[in-house]
Amino acid sequence: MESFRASVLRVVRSVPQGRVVTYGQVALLAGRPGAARAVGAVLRGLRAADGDVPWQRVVNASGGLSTYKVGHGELQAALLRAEGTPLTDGRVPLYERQWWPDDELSAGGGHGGQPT
DNA sequence: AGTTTGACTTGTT
DNA sequence: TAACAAGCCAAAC
Repeated sequence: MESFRASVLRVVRSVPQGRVVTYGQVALLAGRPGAARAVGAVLRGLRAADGDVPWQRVVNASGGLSTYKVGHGELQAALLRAEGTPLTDGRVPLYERQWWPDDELSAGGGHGGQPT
């Protein structure tokens, strides 16, 4: 069984550019529902050895950037904007930017289709 | 090996 | 609508 850390990194790496996911969502996809906080711990401990992990695509349930707490908020915001994910009032509109497996391409679809 | 901390979430006041 | 508190899981000390 792969470590939770590895699972989280894998999930985050699967998020396509221009889309975002929430911590709780990553935890869920990693097989540990409710471990949203732990996901943050993993991303916080990211190292160069972990390779290219698009951690900037991970936002909180409100679409806001929790990275401001560690002083990386501005960096994440810049990275997102550079990837085509504009921030509205300091946060990302999840209803049209949140990504889910199988939803690989509907970026501007605008109908929202989260699995219940 | 146990305790503490925290890039979260959700519900109540 | 905004602020406060409790719950939960993993990693770091």
